[in-house]
Amino acid sequence: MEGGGRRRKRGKVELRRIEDRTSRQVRFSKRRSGLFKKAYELSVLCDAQVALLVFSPAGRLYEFASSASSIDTIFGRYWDLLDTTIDLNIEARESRLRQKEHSDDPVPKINHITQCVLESNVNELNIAELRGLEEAMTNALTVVKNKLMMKVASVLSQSEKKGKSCWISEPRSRVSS
Amino acid sequence: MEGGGRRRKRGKVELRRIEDRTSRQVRFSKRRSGLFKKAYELSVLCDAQVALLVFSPAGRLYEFASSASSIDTIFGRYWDLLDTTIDLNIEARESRLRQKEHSDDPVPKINHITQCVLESNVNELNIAELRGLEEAMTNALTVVKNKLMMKVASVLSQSEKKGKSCWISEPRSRVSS
DNA sequence: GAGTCTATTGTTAGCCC
DNA sequence: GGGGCTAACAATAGACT
Repeated sequence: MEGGGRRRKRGKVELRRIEDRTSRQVRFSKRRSGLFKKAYELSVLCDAQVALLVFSPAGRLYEFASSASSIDTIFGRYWDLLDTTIDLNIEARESRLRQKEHSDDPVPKINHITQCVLESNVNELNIAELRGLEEAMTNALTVVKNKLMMKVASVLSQSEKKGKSCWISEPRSRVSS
Repeated sequence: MEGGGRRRKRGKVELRRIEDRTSRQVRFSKRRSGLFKKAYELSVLCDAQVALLVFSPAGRLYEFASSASSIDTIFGRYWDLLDTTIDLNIEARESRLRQKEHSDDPVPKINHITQCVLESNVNELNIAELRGLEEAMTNALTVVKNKLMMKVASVLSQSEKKGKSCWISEPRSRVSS
């Protein structure tokens, strides 16, 4: 098995942090591509929705989302799943929402509209009213998506003129704290 | 190569959706564990922060976050990175957010939400705000759809006299949409 | 579904450029 | 930092339990 190294010896990988900085960087780069490839294959072969976020030790961000989805969409689904689960345990829901609002987690602020829906009288609407609301919100969402696309396209064309790296290109990098 | 099939032939994996349902399920289970293992190894070996969300076609959620982090934490960092990057392209984001928050009714009526969106200054929102709005509305819409489903299910079960109740428990699972 | 087995394909560590 | 190479390892398809 591992008695005689022939030409290049390669011990089994120990699962612990690689100490050498350069070596760690190289491993990160190679294994990262491997991981993203696996994620892609899983999403295609098995028709799964996959979201993958990786921050390198240096703070660079690498991301993947299965086709036809975005990181935000998939996380939104995750988030909603959490809230729905909690929603059924009514006791803890209110305090948890309040706790979220008061922490400096950036997501709740953005989710203000969601919370409005959660906290409003959705529970008291009947089926016909819910259907109407669903349709209205779908239409409104379409409007927002269109505006977003136009805005992004606009910013992208501006960025190209300035020769500036745009926020959609990968990897987005920043040294965070 | 692949000239002589000896006992078990195994063609190279084609990167396309597996049609057979059972086979796809088995693949999903195996590859999912492989993917999560890879993610874990990357986080340990290279000291990277990794967040991984997978929804199976059936709607079951599988998640991974590198140790000492949570999905929410890592996504929060991602979101913050987006905002920070976009911040470079805007000037008055904070004041606009404040303005939006204050203009919102504390107890909004349901129709008020969509009306606000349609009548508000969508044209003047920047990309960060639009993305946030898009996500919030998507989440809100999901909530409404879920309520609708539950309502319908409730009505159906009442008429059929069937006693099923528990949506919760176990690997958080739910068929969404 | 999940686990075992094994032939086979796929990934990657160590070097080199 | 990225790419290419090759041998050593690891993951896994298919069949079976």
